[in-house]
Amino acid sequence: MEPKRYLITAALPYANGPVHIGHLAGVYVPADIYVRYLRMRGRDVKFICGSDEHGVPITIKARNEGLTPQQVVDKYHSIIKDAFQRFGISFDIYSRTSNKTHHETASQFFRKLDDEGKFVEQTTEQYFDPEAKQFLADRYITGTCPKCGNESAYGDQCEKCGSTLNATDLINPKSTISGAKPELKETSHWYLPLDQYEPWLRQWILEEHKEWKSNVYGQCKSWIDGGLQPRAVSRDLDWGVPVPVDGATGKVLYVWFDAPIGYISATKELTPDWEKYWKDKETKLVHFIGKDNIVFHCIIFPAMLKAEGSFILPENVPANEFLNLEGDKISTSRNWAVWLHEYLDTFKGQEDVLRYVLTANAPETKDNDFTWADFQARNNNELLAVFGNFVNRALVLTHKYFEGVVPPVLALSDYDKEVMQEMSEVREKVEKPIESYRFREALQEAMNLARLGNKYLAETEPWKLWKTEPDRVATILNLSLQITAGLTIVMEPFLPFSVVKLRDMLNIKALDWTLIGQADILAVGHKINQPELLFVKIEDSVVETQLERLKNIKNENLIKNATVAEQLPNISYDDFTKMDIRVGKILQAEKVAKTKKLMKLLIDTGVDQRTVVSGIAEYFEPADIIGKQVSMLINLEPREIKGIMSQGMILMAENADGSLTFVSPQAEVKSGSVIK
RNA sequence: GGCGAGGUAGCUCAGCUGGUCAGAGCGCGUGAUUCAUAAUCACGAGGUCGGCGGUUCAAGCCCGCCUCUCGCUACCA
Repeated sequence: MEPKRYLITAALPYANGPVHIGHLAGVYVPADIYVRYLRMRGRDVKFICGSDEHGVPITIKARNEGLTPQQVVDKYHSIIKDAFQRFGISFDIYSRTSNKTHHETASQFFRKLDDEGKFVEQTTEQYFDPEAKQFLADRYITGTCPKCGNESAYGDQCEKCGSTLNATDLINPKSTISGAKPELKETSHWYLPLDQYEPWLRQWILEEHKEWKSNVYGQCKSWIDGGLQPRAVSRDLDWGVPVPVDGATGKVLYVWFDAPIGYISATKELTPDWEKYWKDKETKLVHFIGKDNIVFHCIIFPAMLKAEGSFILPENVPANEFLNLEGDKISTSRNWAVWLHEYLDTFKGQEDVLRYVLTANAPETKDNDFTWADFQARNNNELLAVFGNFVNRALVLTHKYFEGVVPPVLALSDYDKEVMQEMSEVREKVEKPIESYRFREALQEAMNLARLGNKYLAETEPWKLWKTEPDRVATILNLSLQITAGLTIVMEPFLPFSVVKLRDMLNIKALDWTLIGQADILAVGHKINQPELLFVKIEDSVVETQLERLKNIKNENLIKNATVAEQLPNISYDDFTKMDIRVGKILQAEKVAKTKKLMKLLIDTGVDQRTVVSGIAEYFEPADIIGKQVSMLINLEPREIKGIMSQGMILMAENADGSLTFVSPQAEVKSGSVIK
């Protein structure tokens, strides 16, 4: 049951930064392998991608750099697009969501759902900037983090302590646009009632797609079982696709709603036949994504498509896990990454080395680590030693003995036949894993064809036979060249650049996939060209340079982290005296059930004994702190945490790594002593 | 804390519905070899399959508890 055509999408890169090896290993390299394979099989396939250019982070970036959002996305769109192209990611189209077709497509999509009553409208309170006269996205609000005191925390997250926040949690919220103090104001938005799609999703994914990768299936199950909530599809923002409804000025489609529609608009842009790819049940739709995108591609976007009604749904969503770099998480903001455009500049002509390493070490089932030592080893010990070396041997020998002409097969030994049998099995061994998105395994099998070649030469030793049995040498080299020709086919999805070089050496054109492993690809008498090296050795110094670079980045980050928080604005003495800070003694301590960080403490404040809940459980054991004297703010408004009324706040000093230390008197002091 | 995914030879990973499942590549050791970018080929070294219980005639593969890593989520006055 061969699908009539394929529509393959790769996650839209967010245009606020360049693409790095994590993106490549997770999404683009596997997608490209799959697509190149399908094309070689002669399938009708469209490979779709583009930049995701809307959303708040881009507007922030623009503001910070003194640019317009359009300028920001123009910049990164071209860097990304160019890098992909140079790296041989063979999109049929690399579009962008800020263009006209996309705006029209997304608007139409929204309008159809709205007209058919598929949305729910709801009014909520959000922060509004009275000076700029606009609603503020969480990212546009800064204030003091209620958890760590960092005064430049964002409304959705404090980057210092890493905690996620609500804008309304911030102390002294401030608009980053005007600096004004924001006020809460009512605003209404459209919601996609995902809860209504729950039974359908349950059936569609949990029953009908049990074959999805376990990480994908598990995540979906977790979301569905957890109960789906209506999700806002619009935001108060001036950057994005305007909500196509009268009176909705100042509102745009929420980026998660507009971005996946980008796949559709890009297809539209690519071909007038786009509906065949999106609406015909005989099309197989596959989304390649990273694990961070599972919920959008498996739950939300399908629900959107289902709501719209005329679109097909993805048949599979092969999401990869994450790639680490030298043991640490890749991070754009910390510059902890190998950037594709930089790699391409530094490692000219070595595109395939990175493609190979990222495939061989792809995070298909769990997070993996990219190290430069591994990069070097895979190049030198595998690509070069196994593949490059075999090809070189076969060609050099042919030139040495037969002036570069494919010699005839004169008689086949039993061993020759054995080898031919093995050759013929390679195709299926590569095909199967590719069709099930196991590219690491497929590459391994493809490499085995080169291994077979090396073994064949070692076993037959033609260089020893030339003087005595030239006919035998002819046969051996013929077969070796046939293996080499097979390699130009089977390696093409993985190593497209090297394959072009190899074909030139063999003086042949691109060959049909089904010829892999055949022993009569090259005609006897065919003249081949002089061999060149397919891969160059990567020296230790290259690795050291890269490691040095990373080390420097680490140092820079350390320095950044070591910066001491700036002094807060002056306050009056009166302000200070409002705080009643005392020495207290911990009488009892126990961890709060079902939390990681919370400890419930009973404190003797001198004034009374009271309960305080404090986020210190990660660093202290209850038994170790009982009897300890601590500093405590006792006149802080009580607040309920996890059902416990917390009456005060223990003062803690925080180290750069986030660990905590009590601020205790040097010597035992009477509980209730005033600290001032 | 909840949920999800992982914890298999030095490294990176395969092991489908339980019974040749204890494997591959790289690294390492020994030997062979010289056509080849000191590349190749053969052989080997053995990891109590995270830990403890349990089910079974039989368990990396099933169940329970524990532990570590990653992700999502809750919590941090």
